Amino acid sequence: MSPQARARAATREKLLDGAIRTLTGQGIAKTSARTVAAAAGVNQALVFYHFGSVDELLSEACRYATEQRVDRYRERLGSISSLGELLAFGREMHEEEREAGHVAVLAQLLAGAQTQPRLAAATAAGLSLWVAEVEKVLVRVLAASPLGEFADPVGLARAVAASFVGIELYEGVDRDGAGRALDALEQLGAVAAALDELGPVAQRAVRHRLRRAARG
Amino acid sequence: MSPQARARAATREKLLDGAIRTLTGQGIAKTSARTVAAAAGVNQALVFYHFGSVDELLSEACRYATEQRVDRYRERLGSISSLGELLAFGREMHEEEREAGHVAVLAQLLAGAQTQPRLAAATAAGLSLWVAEVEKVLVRVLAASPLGEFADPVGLARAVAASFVGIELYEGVDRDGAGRALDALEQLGAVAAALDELGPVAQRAVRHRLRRAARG
DNA sequence: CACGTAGTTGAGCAGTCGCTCAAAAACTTG
DNA sequence: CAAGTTTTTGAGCGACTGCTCAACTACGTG
Repeated sequence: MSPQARARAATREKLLDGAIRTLTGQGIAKTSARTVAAAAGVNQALVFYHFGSVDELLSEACRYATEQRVDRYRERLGSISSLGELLAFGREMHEEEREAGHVAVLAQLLAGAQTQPRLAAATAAGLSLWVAEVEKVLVRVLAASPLGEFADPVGLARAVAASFVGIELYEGVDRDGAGRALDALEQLGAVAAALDELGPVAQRAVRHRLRRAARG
Repeated sequence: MSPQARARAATREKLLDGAIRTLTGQGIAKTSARTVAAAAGVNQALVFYHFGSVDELLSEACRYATEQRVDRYRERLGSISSLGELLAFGREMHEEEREAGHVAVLAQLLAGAQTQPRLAAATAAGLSLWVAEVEKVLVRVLAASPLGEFADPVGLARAVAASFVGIELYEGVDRDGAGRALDALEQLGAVAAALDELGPVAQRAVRHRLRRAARG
């Protein structure tokens, strides 16, 4: 790679990192070409030279940050084998990312996307990376659970991802409340996990009751 | 009430309604003194005359809108007697409010509150009105469920409220996905409701398994 | 080394923001 | 009706926004 191409890539990366740091540190409202450029230590005009527009930069930053995170956690997601573990994983990741704030990028962009259609597509794409991973886990987990045949992994994956982002945003206005919410979900996860480990007789009873409910 | 006082109250209300309409229609990013005043049909300087600042207006609009909604749905919340009904209620309310958009106000403010500390307090207060109602329902519902002794109504209420707002925001970037998420949650609610109606023997087995899980 | 291009810069334009203010208008009170 | 108060208005200030552009530097290629 030539020095020129290397410099180009370096500048782009500086801007992407600057965008993520600004987004998580100052919020979407204070994320502008000038603030991002300042965080990146470069001139603001480079935002437009390299990315064309602020929205485009944020879109790429969204993909950049999300792909990084999903890659980082993919193995751990792969080893999850119950609903309880999934919810416990959510709590762990949330705390690991607290100071890095990489997950909060999605929350900020989701907030901003409500008004800027250009951001909406990128945010949906970023979120769908997580949804896809969660969906894989749910398909596997639900197949092994007595509750499995009555739940829709596709919809649940979206619900889990959206809820997680909602709690992330909630943390911004009530940190204690968000902590208790995560605690409660983890606890609920343990309950669900326990159901999977019922003895065969109780399992049959549960399945039977659920089928009756499903029929109306 | 004198004509002067009546006019004062009318103008304030126009501004509050204008704020809510702008918030739900244009989003927090395009909600300014000028846009709100235009929606209200009055001069922008009145925002500062009557409320002192834009943030203060939005804070009062948040309380105004949320109190209205909570009052409206309180009876229906009071008649909920299972987790399934609670989740079904969430879906119903979501659809009833779709065009009115009064619930989306909270989502927009939660998004904005990530950066403006002044808004954070008001948003947390608005959200806590919902949390309190959900908590009452959960206390009642969980007391009658075999899962009850293993779940924390306080934390769960916060998780439910925050998740609901998250799904509301998710709808802004992926309407179909949000719909499937709500469907899946409703379905899951039906499963939880069915567990409450297990026969006494299965109930004892479930409780026994949960207690063992709770001990470690 | 010389020429062309890619990368970078600071200045600047048009627009919006929150907010202020003096003056006009509407109402209350004597 | 006149004087005083409250409400409303349009203009305007300084700060910020996305974005453009001519000038400048640094590199790639003959």
